[in-house]
Amino acid sequence: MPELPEVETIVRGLRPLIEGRRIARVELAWPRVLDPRGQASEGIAGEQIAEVRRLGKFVVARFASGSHAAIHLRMTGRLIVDAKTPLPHTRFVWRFADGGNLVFADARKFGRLRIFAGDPREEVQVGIDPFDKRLDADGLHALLRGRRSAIKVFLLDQRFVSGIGNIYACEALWRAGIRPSKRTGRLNKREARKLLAALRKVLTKAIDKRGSSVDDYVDAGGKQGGFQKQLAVYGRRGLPCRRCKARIRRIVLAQRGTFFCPVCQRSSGPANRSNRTT
DNA sequence: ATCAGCACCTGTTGGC
DNA sequence: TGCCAACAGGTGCTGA
Repeated sequence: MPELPEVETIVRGLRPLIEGRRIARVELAWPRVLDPRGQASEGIAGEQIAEVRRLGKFVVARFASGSHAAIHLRMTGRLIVDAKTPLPHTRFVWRFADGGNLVFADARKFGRLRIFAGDPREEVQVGIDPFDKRLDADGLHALLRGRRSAIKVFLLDQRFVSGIGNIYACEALWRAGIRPSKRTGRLNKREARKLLAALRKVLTKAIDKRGSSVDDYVDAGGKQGGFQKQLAVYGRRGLPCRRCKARIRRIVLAQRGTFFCPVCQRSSGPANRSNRTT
């Protein structure tokens, strides 16, 4: 499932392939892919792609006219450039004036295309990027303060810090030695600093490996990522912790599988320490 | 305001 | 071996 490192890898792959190209028309193979909060897809026919960038987990294309398209891949979305044959699960296609194409294929139909004229930051409403230099330990600590949800749930909420999903939330908390169930507001300044450093470290390493291919993630060139081999806790229930050999446990927080080491991540959560390891 | 819980989806997995 | 219910999960929405 694409999170920040996967989307970053996709964007880096897309830039040299589609920047500068002109869209002749848009085909909606599955019309509900178009986010109804945005504009009609016909509006970008004739547009030239000026720039592609990442905003949280969104792939954002800016057109020469100044309007934008934001694509969210959700769980299984893929963007493939210049597909030679029709791809299974195709939801929309941008036909370029030069005869090429950009195909969005998405088995589970969760991904969306949104077209809009305004400022992308205001349109997609994502919080600060983990790599934004304006975010420091004090700033993160201020965001944490007063919140009662589990820290893992906070990390998944895109309105605060953007781009982190289930895999990297688990991995960063393991690196920081913080239990996923710990109440957000209970993290002290030192833990906030460790968490921010852990987030940046794990996201950087994952980008270096071109992301994690856990489900069916592939980059713009159709290649898999390599970071899944280095995951410390995600998907490793019952396997030995890479640091202390204790068995990795799995709990459910906010309906999502959550993996942690009961020894390395001791910092107490809300009094109940007896979460089931299903 | 904040948060928990469900709906959206379908390919894959696990249990019988 | 084969069938089918349960599961996976990011986000938007609803209701408490």
